[in-house]
Amino acid sequence: MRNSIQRQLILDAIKTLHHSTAAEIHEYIRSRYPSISLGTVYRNLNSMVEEGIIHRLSLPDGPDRFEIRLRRHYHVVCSECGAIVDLENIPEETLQELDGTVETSTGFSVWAHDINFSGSCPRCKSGRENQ
Amino acid sequence: MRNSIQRQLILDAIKTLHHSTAAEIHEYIRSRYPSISLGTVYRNLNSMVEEGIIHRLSLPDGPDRFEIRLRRHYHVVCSECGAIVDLENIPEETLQELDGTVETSTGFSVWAHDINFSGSCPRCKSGRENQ
DNA sequence: GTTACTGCAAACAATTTGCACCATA
DNA sequence: TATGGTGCAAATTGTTTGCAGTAAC
Repeated sequence: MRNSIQRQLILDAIKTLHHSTAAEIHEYIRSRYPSISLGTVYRNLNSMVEEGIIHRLSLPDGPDRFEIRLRRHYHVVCSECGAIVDLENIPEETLQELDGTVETSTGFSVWAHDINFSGSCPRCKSGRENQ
Repeated sequence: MRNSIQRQLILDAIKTLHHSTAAEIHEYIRSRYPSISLGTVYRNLNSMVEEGIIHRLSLPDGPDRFEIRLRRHYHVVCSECGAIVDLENIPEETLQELDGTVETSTGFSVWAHDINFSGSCPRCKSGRENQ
């Protein structure tokens, strides 16, 4: 695994642009390094996901999004403006309750789960009130 | 909204083939009604989702899957064999705890959430033991 | 008889891949 | 200098759409 210029630029872009798509990352880097190709962006994203450096965010609509993998967290998406907010403070016991229920009721061993919330962000809600 | 033959066949197929993709539904119907087109399957699936009759299951990999909308439930996917199992018995209080945490910590109004578990199903686990 | 729905094919969007060349270790 | 990474373009996959014809109401 080599540390190419492209790989560094991609990692930088992910840190700067939160929850960004491959196309957004590509476009962002192209302003400073025009020769980078979209295929290279995808290849690097896939290997970084496999290495566990970044996290792939698959939301029901639209392309996958990528973010630096810090500690485990979840996301709320505003269904009006598309804003994505990180959730870091869901109680550990609630999460274990979820996995536990699944394991005892199905016999599965649960390795992971993914939770996505959707709703209206404060800004969109107050925007509606002022009309 | 008209009740075409195609629409009825698609609804039948969804009931028979659990968690099926548009392509699977199309293939299934084609054996009895060869002229049905994939475009028609997609159009009907989209309108049925909008009407709330069926539910779209967007899993991180592969095409969307569809199922009859009974009561609210979630899914576990076996990451070895791909089996999908329905989860109907997650405690209501755990689910409200989740939404509540998100609302108080972000100011969002949460309208919906989606939870997907992944792990190993009993069959795949016991298969490993016997080797 | 309207007009919503169909089949078909082309278009589109997101992502992957084959290949010749390049650059990192 | 060996070989993993790159750029490019073509291929794949999943889904949508324009249009002329068909069928449900």
